[in-house]
Amino acid sequence: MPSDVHLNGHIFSTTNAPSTNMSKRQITSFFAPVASKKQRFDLTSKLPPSTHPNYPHPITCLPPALVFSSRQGADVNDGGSSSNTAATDEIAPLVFNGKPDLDMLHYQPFLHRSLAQELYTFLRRELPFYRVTYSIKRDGTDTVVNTPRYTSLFGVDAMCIFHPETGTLLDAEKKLPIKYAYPGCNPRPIPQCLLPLLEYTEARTNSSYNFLLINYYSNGADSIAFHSDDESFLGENPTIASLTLGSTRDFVMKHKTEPSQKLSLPLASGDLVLMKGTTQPRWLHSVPKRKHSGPRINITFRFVKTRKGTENYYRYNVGTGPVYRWDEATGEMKVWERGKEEAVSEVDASVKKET
DNA sequence: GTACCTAAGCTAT
DNA sequence: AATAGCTTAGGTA
Repeated sequence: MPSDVHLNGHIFSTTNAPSTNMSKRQITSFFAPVASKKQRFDLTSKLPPSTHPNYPHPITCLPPALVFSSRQGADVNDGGSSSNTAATDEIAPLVFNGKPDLDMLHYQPFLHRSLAQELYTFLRRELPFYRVTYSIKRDGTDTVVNTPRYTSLFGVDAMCIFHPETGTLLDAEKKLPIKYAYPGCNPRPIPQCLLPLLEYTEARTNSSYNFLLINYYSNGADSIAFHSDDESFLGENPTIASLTLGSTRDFVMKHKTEPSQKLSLPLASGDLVLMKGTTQPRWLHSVPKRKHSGPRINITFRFVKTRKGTENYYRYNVGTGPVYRWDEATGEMKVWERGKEEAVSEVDASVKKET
C-alpha cells in the first residue's frame, strides 16, 4: 500500500489558492504527492471551509493554532510565548495484553490536554450531528430505537475515493466514476479540519484509516451498549483507534465467553485507546450510563474494506433524520435547518472580526 | 444493626 | 447496534 493512500479519499491541499486550470488536469495528477509528511503536519495557513454535495453545510477549517506534531510538543515549554497549542509529549502507552485475547494500548494522554480541550470545543461547534432512530425486531415486534448519543460520520470504503475537486465517487484503482450506487446513504469525505488529526493518529498508531465516526455524549444519560466492532467489512482482526475529548467516561470491556474477564478504565480528555488483534472478535466494549458525567466527544478511526460497511455505518450514524448543531446560547444540540441560521451567522462574523 | 437512598449491574424483551 | 424494570452494592445517619 502506498504511504500516502490515506490521503487519496479526501479533499485536501496544502494551499488555499485554487489552481486556475484544474479542470484540464488529468485526474491522476491530483493524487501526486504535493508535500512532505512534515509539511502536512505543519499547516499554518488558513484554509477555506470544506464543502461537499453531501455535507449539510460547509465545515469550518481547523484553526491554524491547533497543531498536531511531537515537535510542537517541545515548544510548549518555551515560557508561554508560543500561541500554538502543543499536541503531545508522546508518553508511552499503557499496554493491556495480560488478559486472554486482549490486545490493547491506552495512551494517557495521546493529545496534550489543552489541545484536546480546544479540539473538543471546535468540533462540537462546527460539525453536523445526528440523533439516529431506527427500528429493530424485538421479540417479534417492531420497536423504534432512539440512538442514545449524537453521531457524525465521514469516509468511504477502500473501494472508492472522492474526486478531489467535484467530490464524486471514483473507483479507487481506475480513478473513474463508479457504476454502482450506495442505497440509502450519501458518503462524504473527511473534512479538512479532521485531516491533521487523522494523519497524526495514523503515524503514531502505525495504521491507516478511511472512516471517522464521531460520537457526542451530551451527559451521563447518553451511552453505548455492549458490542464489538467485528463486522466482516472491517476484516478479521481490525485495528481501531478511539480518542476521547471532553469529560471523562468509563470504558467497560468484557470477554465474550469468559464472564470473569472484565475491565473498566476511565478515559480522560486526550486519551486514546488502540484496539487490535483479537480484541474485537473476542471482547465486547461499552460506555455505560453514568449519572454525573459531563459532555464528551469520542472519535473512532477505522478502516472499512467494502461497500457494505459504508452502507451500514451511514445507516446507523447519519440516518435520515434532521441535522443537529451545537447551540452556544442554550448549551445543547438543536435541530438545524438550511437557511435559518443567517441571523446567527451575522453575529458570529462580527465576533470573529474582533478576535 | 437497620432503614433508607442512590447508582450501578443484570436480564428479558 | 437499546431499554425498562428489577436486583444488588454501597454510602450514610
